[in-house]
Amino acid sequence: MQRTEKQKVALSSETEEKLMKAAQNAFIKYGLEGARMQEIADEAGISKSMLHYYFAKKEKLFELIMRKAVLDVFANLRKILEENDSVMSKIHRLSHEYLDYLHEHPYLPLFVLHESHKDPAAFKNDFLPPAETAFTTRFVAQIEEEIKTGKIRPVDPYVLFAQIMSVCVFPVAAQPVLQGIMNLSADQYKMLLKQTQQQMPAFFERILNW
Amino acid sequence: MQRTEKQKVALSSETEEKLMKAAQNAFIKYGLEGARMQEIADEAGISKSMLHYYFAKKEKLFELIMRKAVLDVFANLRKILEENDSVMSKIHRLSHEYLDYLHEHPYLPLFVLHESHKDPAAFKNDFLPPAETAFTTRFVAQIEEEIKTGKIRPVDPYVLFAQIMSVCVFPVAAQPVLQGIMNLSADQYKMLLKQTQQQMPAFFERILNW
DNA sequence: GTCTATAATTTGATAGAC
DNA sequence: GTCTATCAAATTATAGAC
Repeated sequence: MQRTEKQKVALSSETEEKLMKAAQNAFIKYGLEGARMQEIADEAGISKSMLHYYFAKKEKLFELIMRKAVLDVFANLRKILEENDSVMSKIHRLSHEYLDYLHEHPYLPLFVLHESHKDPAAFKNDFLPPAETAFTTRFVAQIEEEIKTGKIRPVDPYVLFAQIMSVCVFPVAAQPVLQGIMNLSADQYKMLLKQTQQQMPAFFERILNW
Repeated sequence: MQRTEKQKVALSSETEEKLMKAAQNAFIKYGLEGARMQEIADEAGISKSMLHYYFAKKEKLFELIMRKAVLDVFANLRKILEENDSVMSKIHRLSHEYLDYLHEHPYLPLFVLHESHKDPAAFKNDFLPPAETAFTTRFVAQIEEEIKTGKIRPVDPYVLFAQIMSVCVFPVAAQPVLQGIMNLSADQYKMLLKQTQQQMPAFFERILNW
């Protein structure tokens, strides 16, 4: 009666990759409601019915994409913040590795943020389990520790973390608007992002160094 | 044959206000496709058909809301950046006035950003006319001027502007996610925003002062 | 101007042949 | 497994009485 749920049917890894890519593109650009199953199917080179064959519901597919997006965004961040480095070293690594990653996936952060606004509590519950986000608490603790030992100047550690995130994510996520109001070409904006990447550590050094 | 388009029919200003508020809430939270006309009508206390009586198409209503949102977000920014003040004075005023405004309308920036991602070129064309955004170019020029005269340290003016925007907007816009990953309560996050507001000028003073 | 009832359309989901 | 054709549901849009 209650058959075992077999969410994922076997499908060639090539097709799966194309499908996930197509779904990600559609959902990231248009959101859950704005994305069209037909478009996803077309872009993946399969029929619409195949989509329903593999993923019973649009919502399930969306959930999968969102989970992957959240995981990706935070896995890259976590990797750096959990290293055995000083705060300033981590900021340096963020400016290189994390920003490189974000530049390759510029739409991911906004996608996550947009969805989180619909129902923040539910979002946290579904996609931000405490175990996955504990690394931030540890990083904040590290900041407090370095302040206590006088390694860096005293600042509110939460504020510092929020500012690091802001300076990393916002220039990438807000590209269309920032580029628009600054009247820059796509190439000029790309250069601005490179500049931001280079200057970021120096900025935080000035804030944190005595 | 071609009757004059009378986009807006007379309607009591009280009803209009409730309607705009309802539409704004719905669109901001769920986006163009996610928002439901029924919900907007309900929240405004009118029937769904009245919505179509006043605004022929959902898209028209959305356009109105978006135009208002963009105007609001930039009018507040522009007001400060066009004053006859020094760069640092403007940063101080941003931290007070602009952040106060953003704290009262935390969802506006992300709404604008989300929509801009669907079709950046069209978005710029429809909602970011050069005349409305020229103030940023003037601000960038002012930064260059103050660098030339040695009033502030040399930095890339575009990068500086992007960073100012980042630090202002992102902590507000990303609240659900940042609050989630930092494991803070709503009240705790509100305090963090207040702290950010206070520390922001000092942050940029350290970057810009010799 | 405002409503209820209904049409039209869009789009997600399924049936059934191959 | 994959497709075409079709259904069902949701939602925008309109007609017509009052």
